[in-house]
Amino acid sequence: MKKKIISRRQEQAAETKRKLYESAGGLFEQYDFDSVSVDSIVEAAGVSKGTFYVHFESKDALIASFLSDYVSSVDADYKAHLDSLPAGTTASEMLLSLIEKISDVLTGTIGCSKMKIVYKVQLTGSVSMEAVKGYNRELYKMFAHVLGWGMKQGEFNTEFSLDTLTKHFVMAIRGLSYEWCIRYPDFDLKEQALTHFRILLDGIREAR
Amino acid sequence: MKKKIISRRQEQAAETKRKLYESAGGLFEQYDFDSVSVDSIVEAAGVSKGTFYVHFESKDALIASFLSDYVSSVDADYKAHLDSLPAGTTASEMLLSLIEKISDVLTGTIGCSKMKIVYKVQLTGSVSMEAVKGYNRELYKMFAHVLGWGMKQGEFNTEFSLDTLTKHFVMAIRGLSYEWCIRYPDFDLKEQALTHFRILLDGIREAR
Amino acid sequence: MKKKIISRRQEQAAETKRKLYESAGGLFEQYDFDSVSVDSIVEAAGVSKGTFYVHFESKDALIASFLSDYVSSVDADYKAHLDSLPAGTTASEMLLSLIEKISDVLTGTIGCSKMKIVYKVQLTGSVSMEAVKGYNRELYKMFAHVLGWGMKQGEFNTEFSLDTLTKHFVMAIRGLSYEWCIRYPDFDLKEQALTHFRILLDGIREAR
Amino acid sequence: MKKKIISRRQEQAAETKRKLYESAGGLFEQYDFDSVSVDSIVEAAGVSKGTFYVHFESKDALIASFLSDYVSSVDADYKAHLDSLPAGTTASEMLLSLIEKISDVLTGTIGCSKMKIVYKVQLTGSVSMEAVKGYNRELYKMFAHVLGWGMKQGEFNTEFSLDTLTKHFVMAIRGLSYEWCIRYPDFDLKEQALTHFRILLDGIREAR
DNA sequence: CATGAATGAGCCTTCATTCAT
DNA sequence: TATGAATGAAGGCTCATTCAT
Repeated sequence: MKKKIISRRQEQAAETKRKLYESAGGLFEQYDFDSVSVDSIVEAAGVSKGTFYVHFESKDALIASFLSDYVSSVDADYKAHLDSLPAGTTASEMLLSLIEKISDVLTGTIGCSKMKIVYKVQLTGSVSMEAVKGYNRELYKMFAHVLGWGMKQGEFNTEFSLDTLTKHFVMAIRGLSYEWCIRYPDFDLKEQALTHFRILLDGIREAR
Repeated sequence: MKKKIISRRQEQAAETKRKLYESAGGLFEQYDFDSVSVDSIVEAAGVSKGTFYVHFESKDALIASFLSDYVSSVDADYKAHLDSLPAGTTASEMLLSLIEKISDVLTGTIGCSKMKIVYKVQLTGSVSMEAVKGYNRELYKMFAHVLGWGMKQGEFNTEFSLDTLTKHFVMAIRGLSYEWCIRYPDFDLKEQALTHFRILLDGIREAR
Repeated sequence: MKKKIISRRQEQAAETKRKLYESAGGLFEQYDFDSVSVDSIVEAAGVSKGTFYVHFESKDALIASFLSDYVSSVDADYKAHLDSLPAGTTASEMLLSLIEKISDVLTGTIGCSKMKIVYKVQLTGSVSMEAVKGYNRELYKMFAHVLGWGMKQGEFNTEFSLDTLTKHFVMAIRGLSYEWCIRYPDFDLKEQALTHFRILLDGIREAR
Repeated sequence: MKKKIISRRQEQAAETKRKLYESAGGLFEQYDFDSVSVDSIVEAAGVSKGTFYVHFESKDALIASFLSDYVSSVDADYKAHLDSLPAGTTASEMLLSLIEKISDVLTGTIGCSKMKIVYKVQLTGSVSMEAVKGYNRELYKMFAHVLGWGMKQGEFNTEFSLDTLTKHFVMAIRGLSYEWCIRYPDFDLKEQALTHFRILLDGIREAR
């Protein structure tokens, strides 16, 4: 019986933490990190200010947790897309399809403002962003996998190593989405990204 | 005689403004805009708070002025370098040399932190940054000039228009330097940039 | 038990708010609104600056609340006095007694400086002062009641309407207390007010 | 020759002082004293900030000088009006005519906002306002003169002394114009003032 | 006389964080 | 766990005044 009470309390606590987390997420969609105050978060969550500090060590800790989760879910989405492509798809086609998918997710689901947050936090460095920029991020693995497969197939032929290529391709995506952020809404991410990657792929494709 | 007196006072005033300007610059190198308070600027400059508002309408006005000036001087530097290249240099060589120069300037003169400022302000949008991202920026003209010349010479052959290529090449630089910013100091900008542009150039070069 | 704890905390909070409120009142007695800073209020109250903003939305909000409360309490006081007069009192006597009471309250309870605040805020208009000058203020109703009764009794006989008389009598009080404010302490409000109203009443009394 | 130069400088100095004075006056018409900064005054006058302190000891000194001058000119205007009334005018008629004149001047020439300034400064007490409220102000003398003459003529008959009556009549004007200030523009000063003084005069007029 | 750069105390407000309950 | 009152440093900015020129 005592256990039950405790576990019910734990449930409630988790629920409270979830509410805070989601309220924060909602606000982060609209405003940048500095502009979202702890006050506004707790008000949106309908809890008191003290409660916030019961569940999160600090505002920055919440932000870090928030962003890491985000990246994971997004990468899972990308991976599912890649896995769904039919057999017989060439490496180039896979990459372009992935680019298209990424563009769609960035444009449609995540949105420009959220991405701005990510880029800004990376620049500020106030919060660890390994989940986003770390080379062990799932996104790198996906690119490495497809590029490596394309090289083995003889579809790609280049003087550069697989590791080098992977890093540069992900960097190119980053460059494109950064450009999209600062030019929004006067920048068609998908169109520009496809063009950009066609240039890159032209550079590594085996001469016909 | 009266003129001399006036000009000496004006000199002093200009000196004060310069001190504020440079102190701000120094702080902006280390911290982001929001974190640099007017208080810290005036302390670093060794003047009173009121003096700040004698010389600058607001903190934002200082920032805008600061960044615009910066871009202009940097572009002039790039242009001088380009003009100094010997006759007989191919378009590819010119571009790679320009990339090298840009990398050197970013790494040596500007520094990572200052670049972070630029990228962040662009994301925040609180201050007009047309001087940096506007397509009429001198940097775009330089790239367009060299690329156009390469195309006329038959050195480059591609399905894409000059305008398209120019925009994508500058975008690639932005992507690279952004990457450098967030990976600093674990990222050799020059090496990575040269590699990246070799890939890009391979994509547009006339088949041998 | 939980209720008790909560109520003790709430009591403490109310106490703090009261302290702020009263400290502000004390300062407003001596200096004008603009001159009383939030800093001085919190210092007088012995709390921190942040605490002020826990209890009041802004400085202006405090002022408005302060003045409205004041008028209500004062009018209730006047009304109680009027109701306490013995039956058989003539309308003229009632009015003079009310004047006397008002003079006593202004002189003894409210004080010159607080009244200065009221007059000044009305002039500045930064805060709504309908509670003070609105014709639906209780004070007007009291005068209208007594004057109307006097007219019905045949004690007063005048070419002017009840509404006109009421407004002018209240205006006369305002004029007197304004004079008192600016001449303080060289102005005996009660004496002057009684004299003034005797003149006014002579003007509307039925010729004997 | 030297004298001439000096006198020309003095002229220039007087001119500068006048410019400051008038610029301040223009601003005081629109905004209240606290809101008019020395900066705005010197800008309007087209001189430097330092120059202000050459001609005025402080901002408050300017205000005091400004208001005193104003009162004098206004009182001269009233006196001229009184002197222009035809022989055979009764004391009551003279007073009502003076009231009418005063109302016209306040409404048309001075304006509500300027009067607000006067009332506020008196309440604040930061600047000596003897010129306005002092019993030796010309306005008191005018009223005393007419009332005294009316009493001598037997037109007025009252238990109160001339001095008492004078003070109360001026006080009534003050009350009326204060009311006008705070109710502006929903208050017809002239109409209300005439009504008010008819009541007062009814109170002291000899029973017919 | 005139200048205007420099001053610095003061203004109102925000906000992440702490802690007694 | 949850509360919310209390904190106080920090924020950007204003402004009357001084003083060297």
